[in-house]
Amino acid sequence: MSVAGTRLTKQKSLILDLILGTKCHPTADWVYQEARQHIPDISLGTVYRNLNALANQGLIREMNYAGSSSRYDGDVSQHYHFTCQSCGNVFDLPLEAFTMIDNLVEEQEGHSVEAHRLEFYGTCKTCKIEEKQ
Amino acid sequence: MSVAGTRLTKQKSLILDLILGTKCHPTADWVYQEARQHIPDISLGTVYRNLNALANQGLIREMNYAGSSSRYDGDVSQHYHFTCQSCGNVFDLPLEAFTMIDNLVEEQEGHSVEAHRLEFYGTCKTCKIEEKQ
DNA sequence: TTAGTAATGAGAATAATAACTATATATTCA
DNA sequence: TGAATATATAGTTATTATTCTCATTACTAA
Ligand SMILES: [Mn+2]
Ligand SMILES: [Mn+2]
Ligand SMILES: [Zn+2]
Ligand SMILES: [Zn+2]
Repeated sequence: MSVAGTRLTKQKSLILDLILGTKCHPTADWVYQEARQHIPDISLGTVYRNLNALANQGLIREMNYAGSSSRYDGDVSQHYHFTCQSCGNVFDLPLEAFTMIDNLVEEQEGHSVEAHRLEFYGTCKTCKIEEKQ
Repeated sequence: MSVAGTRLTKQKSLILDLILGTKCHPTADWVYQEARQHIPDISLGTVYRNLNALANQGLIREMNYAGSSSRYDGDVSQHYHFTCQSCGNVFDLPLEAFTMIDNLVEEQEGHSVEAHRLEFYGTCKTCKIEEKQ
């Protein structure tokens, strides 16, 4: 599985497997720490380079945030996320796409909407229970 | 207008006036360049310190983005934004708050939603016209 | 007027990510 | 097969927005 002009190296293949094998929406550094256990001298630059390449190929998805590290997601199907401000975990949300809000903006303002970014913040189910104790 | 333990310096007051006097959602550097024309030796650190202070006081709003500078908004009322990927301008959207989607996440997932972030990207009205020529 | 407090300007520090570079693999095809 | 060529790598340095540090200055209120 390789696009013309690109090679599927053991590093890239490992990085892809790590992303596909977790549901934790990991950061580049998480991927780096895991990858080192299989390829001890892999470099952080290689991790970033391949995460970008994989995202450009559409095999993974990058979620970036101001002030903190990007997270990567092996599930490239459309879905939204909830970030817990207490534990920091990112959870998938099984909501369908709100495409109607794009149309609303196009109709009301006349701009041409290509995408929207929607994410939720708060306290997750688990942290809510812990707070009560 | 000063909160106990804080002083309204000429720097802070100027920065607030600059933010309130524009609709362009400026960056810290834009504020810095404008401010220097009134207080030539104002420092960029002072601009950042005051922008943060004003945002904490709720007098302005900070909008941050991964990979590019934060923008500041003197309009602290609830409203969404559209960013043009062609000219880079940020436009206000007169949409009412989508509070129902917070409830949807709470009901479906059991997390406690404190806020959501929703922004739109695409090509603005003006850039669309220029593209056609 | 003076002691105490808060803010400033200048510059250094930070942190995530990208760019650079010499070396090492992979792929192509003679 | 084995050069010749193309791509990726490890290790390192650079970038960029923002924050931090600290000596100095400006308020504030007794
Ligand atoms: Mn996900
Ligand atoms: Mn606005
Ligand atoms: Zn949590
Ligand atoms: Zn535009």
